[in-house]
Amino acid sequence: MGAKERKRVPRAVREQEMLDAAVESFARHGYRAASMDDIAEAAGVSKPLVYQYLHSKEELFTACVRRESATLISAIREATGLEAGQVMPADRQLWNGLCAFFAHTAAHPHGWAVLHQQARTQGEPFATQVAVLRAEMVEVVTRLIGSAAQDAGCDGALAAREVSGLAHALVGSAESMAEWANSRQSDPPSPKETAATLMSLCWPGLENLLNGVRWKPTR
Amino acid sequence: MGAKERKRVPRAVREQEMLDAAVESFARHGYRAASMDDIAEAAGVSKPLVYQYLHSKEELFTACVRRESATLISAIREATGLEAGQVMPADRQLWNGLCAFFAHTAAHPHGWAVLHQQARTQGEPFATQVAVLRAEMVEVVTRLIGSAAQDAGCDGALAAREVSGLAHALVGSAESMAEWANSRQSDPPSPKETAATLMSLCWPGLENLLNGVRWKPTR
Amino acid sequence: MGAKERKRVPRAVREQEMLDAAVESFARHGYRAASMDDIAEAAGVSKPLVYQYLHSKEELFTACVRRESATLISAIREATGLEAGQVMPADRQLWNGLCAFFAHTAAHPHGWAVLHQQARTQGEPFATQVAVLRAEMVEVVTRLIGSAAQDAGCDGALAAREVSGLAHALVGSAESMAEWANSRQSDPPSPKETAATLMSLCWPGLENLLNGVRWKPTR
Amino acid sequence: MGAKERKRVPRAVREQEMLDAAVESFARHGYRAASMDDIAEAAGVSKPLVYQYLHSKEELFTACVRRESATLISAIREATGLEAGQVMPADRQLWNGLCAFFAHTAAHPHGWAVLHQQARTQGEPFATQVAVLRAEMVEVVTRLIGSAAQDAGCDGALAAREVSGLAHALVGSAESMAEWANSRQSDPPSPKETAATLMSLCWPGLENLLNGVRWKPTR
DNA sequence: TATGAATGAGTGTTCATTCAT
DNA sequence: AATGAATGAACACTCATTCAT
Repeated sequence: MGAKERKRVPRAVREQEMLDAAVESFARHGYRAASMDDIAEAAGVSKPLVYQYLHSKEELFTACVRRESATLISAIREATGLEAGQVMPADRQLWNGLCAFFAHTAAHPHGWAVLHQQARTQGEPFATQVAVLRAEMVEVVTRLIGSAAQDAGCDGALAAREVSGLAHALVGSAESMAEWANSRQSDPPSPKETAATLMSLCWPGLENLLNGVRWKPTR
Repeated sequence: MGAKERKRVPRAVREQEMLDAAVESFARHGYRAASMDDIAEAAGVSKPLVYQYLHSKEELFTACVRRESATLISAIREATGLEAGQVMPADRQLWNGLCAFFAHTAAHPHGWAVLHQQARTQGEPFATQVAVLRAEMVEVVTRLIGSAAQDAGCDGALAAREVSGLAHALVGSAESMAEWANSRQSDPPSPKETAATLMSLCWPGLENLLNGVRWKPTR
Repeated sequence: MGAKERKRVPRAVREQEMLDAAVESFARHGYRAASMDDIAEAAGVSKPLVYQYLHSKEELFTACVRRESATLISAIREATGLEAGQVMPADRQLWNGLCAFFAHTAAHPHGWAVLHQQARTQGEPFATQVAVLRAEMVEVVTRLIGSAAQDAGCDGALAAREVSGLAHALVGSAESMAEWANSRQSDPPSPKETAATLMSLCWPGLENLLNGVRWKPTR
Repeated sequence: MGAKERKRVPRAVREQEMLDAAVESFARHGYRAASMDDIAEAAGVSKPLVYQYLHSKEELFTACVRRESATLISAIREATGLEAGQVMPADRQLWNGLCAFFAHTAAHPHGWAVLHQQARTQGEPFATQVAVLRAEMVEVVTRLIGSAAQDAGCDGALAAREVSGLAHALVGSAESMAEWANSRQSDPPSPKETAATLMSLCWPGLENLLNGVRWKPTR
């Protein structure tokens, strides 16, 4: 009687439902403020069941981070052709990566909020997890800079530390734009527009640097 | 015996000591995880005294954010010459602002962490406070782009929305580099190095855009 | 080992046990001085369970007041025949009501103390709740005076405000006697004795008033 | 400079000011909820000064109760001629006492609230203090009934316990009417009206009882 | 006479987590 | 597979009270 009781559902499915509810709750209220009660209720199950499957709040959050990280990074990898070993000019590669990134963060705002706003700021052990994601994104960019350097025939013009700094700058600007784009309720820019603006801003400087041209304070 | 008992100290001084302790605690553990007990102990006073002066956890955090925001933004304003109404070429202005920014965030890492990692992610009413700070930084950049456009004799080449996007990208990349610089325990880049890398990355693209030159996906 | 651990018990039962403990604690120590810790311990459960079921100290107290009010007023209503619509001479009705009242307050001294000593004096919102109870008792008395007036064929001899005053005087004297009776540890008067004394004191004056006879200061 | 600082004031005066503030605060918020901070502020002095003069919250409250009790009971004593040893018919004496009582409680509502609503309900040691006041009022009434009995030439018609019950009923009805009168914001009855209503209600029954006439349940 | 500075002890409330079914 | 019943530990906040001046 009543449509209240959900049917018995296989574990794998229930787990995903729980993760969906948790991601939304963590995004909305933050890691600490989100309560297991709320998450369980949002998932339409009882709290003990959440514990049976995900064991603890920490593990639950970890699972969220892992899932969201994986889908994001694989979207980027696929777009940049790293998965398939395709060959592409570096700017094309960066452009594709950025488009994929902005498209994904726009499509999954809660997941992105969990990664960017929550996990990074909750101290260990979560910061490390996101650091891994970030490292992968930075690595993509780093590799990209490397192959661009080869194309330009000017390997070694940049110190490793400077490359690291550049990669963080690029990733940071992308993150910032993603948040900006998501927060514009009305008239939000399309992923491609956003990517184009960022390419226009950064690609010339990047090419310059690869050719040894750098900005200097005038006198 | 022992240095346990602090002398009676005027209120204004004690308040600053409390804010120091609170900023560090919030930076280390996050807003929710930092406990008033810990903060009071770190400040060397009893909890009721903290409440007598700062009234609540929320107001305490707000006071931290306000203080750290104020010192940061005034450092930037001073460096960019906005306070004194000086005239400077746009790139020089940007360069000075970035140097001040990286110097300040390096000198006050906890304060920066509170602003960038904590306040932004704790929802209302704190997000709004940091949004104000960010808006001021974005405004500085926006104004700067405007004056650069005038210098280049090409006003109006950029839509307002694109300028907004660019400003967010620039601010985001700076924030990201500040965090990266702070997190490099060994061999940390100097504020000037960091600023130089970022200028090299972004200035060429900015100049291009002001001249109507933008990156386009090849074919 | 030991009878410490109580069995798992259905919610409805536990709630009543909690209310029992709370009523006693509130009666003994007063609303403010009674602590949730004590109440939980007296109920043989942990504090969180009390909160799970009753939500807050205020709601817990409210629930106590509601329960005690309900049992008292229904005892009176039943005795005066208001429930069943019986017809009775007014003095008989008053007599029955008083007997029920004194019997109930003697049987539930803690409940009575919560209503009479605590709820009334703790300001809003509790005062209102007891005001409702009192209003019901006053209304019973008022109706009773009205029907007595009809019996005496002298409707309208008393102003509404004076009836209100009389009702409060009657209710107040009953309340006072209930407390007096409860506080006599040794040789306590039976409910019927108490009721008889009060009837002897008040009924003649009431009859006089209905016939327009009132006391006047001599000369 | 500024009219902020109150002049140095003799101790006796300051103490009365403190008691005034305390009585009002206790009446408004209740014993527990009234805070020493509020009371000190309302009295226009610092908290340590309150402690210097009144020693503790408990002693402060005790002093309030004592002062309010004393003024009330002496008003009654004076009115009933007990102080001066005057001779008066019993009904006249009761009438005078009631008038004095209702006049006093109407003139000092906060003091009456402290006695009737707060002190009685805060458990020991305050309940005892008010019990003393009540005992004095009951004693006045008891003596009055005794002298009325002599007048009527029918000593010993009433058992001591019944007299005690009657006295509590009378006192209770007076208390209840005082509260009722004080709580009627608009169109409040004058003390004399209130007293007249109560006399009309109770005196006939009292006379009857002294003559051995009592109410009996019919059949 | 009078006070700003400071605290120990306690209160109501919440939450992640487990047990028995 | 799933849950109602139950708790230990912590947290924000308040208050009566004292000390140093």
